[in-house]
Amino acid sequence: MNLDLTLSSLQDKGHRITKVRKEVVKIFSQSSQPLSANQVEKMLSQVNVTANKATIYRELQFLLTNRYLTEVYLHPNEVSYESSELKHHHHLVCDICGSIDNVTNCLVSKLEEDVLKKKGFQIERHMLEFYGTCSRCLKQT
Amino acid sequence: MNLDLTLSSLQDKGHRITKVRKEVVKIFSQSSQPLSANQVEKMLSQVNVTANKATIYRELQFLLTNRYLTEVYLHPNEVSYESSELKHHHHLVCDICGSIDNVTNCLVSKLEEDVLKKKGFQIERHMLEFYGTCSRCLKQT
DNA sequence: TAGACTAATGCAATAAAGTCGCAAATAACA
DNA sequence: TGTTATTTGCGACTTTATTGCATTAGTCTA
Repeated sequence: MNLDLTLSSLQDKGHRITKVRKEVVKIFSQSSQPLSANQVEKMLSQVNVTANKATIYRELQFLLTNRYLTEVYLHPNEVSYESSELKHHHHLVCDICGSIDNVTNCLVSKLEEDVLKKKGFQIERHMLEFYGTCSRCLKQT
Repeated sequence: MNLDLTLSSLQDKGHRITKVRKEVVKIFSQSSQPLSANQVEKMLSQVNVTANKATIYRELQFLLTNRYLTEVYLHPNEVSYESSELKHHHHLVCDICGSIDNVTNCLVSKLEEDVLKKKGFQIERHMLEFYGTCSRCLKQT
């Protein structure tokens, strides 16, 4: 799903396409990295769109509610977001440099079936995050 | 590893066994659920141990640094902790009632080997959390 | 294009989670 | 029991996030 399609589908639901909304959706449609509210604020100012913190938080909540964004918890006290339209993936978080890489193969679905069978818990989604040392940092030690 | 063993190993490293420390370690050694700082505070007061918020945060950091506790991120803006000594497991978080159950079988290790081979990223740990509807809540709908 | 309607925004106050410096208290050990 | 260094409480402060309200500005229609 591309940028314009996302925006017009929001518009179809009666929501307005404002400067901030347009730019935030654009930022996430182009980012391969999860972004926090602060990072979004910085990226907005880089394209000369100033928005109040409250507006940014509200916009992120809005896009989350409308299922365009997904929450990611990688670090304490910092919620990040990424486009729900990204191919299902997991993160490789480097403890040393903080870099974030993605893994797209996922063996979890089989586990999910087992859980439903054994526990009766119906899984809607999962988060799988990896922490360790990226190849670049491994070389430097 | 039991309660007394944990405490005496901390003591061996030159740390003191205070009322708060003893009680916090005890709480985690008996809990199958991850606990936030606030929850720890409540559980402390239930056994008539009052401790300042700052003290609790410091104690949690201390136990984290000393690898007795592990961080868990299940919800935005709330870090929880659990004993590192629990058998490796993942969480089933119910979106409706908030209950937390554990799964102990883990298919992730194979994936980890693949990642190291393909990406050169050395995984030290991972977090896998599931969100959905628990069996009890499923029945009530 | 002007005007009406309502979503979205900015601002300011507030809440909640967490941190830090410093003086006082207390565990550990001789 | 006294000494010493760790731990604690207190209070101030920081960061992240939320909310009410008045204003602004998209969107739709005439």
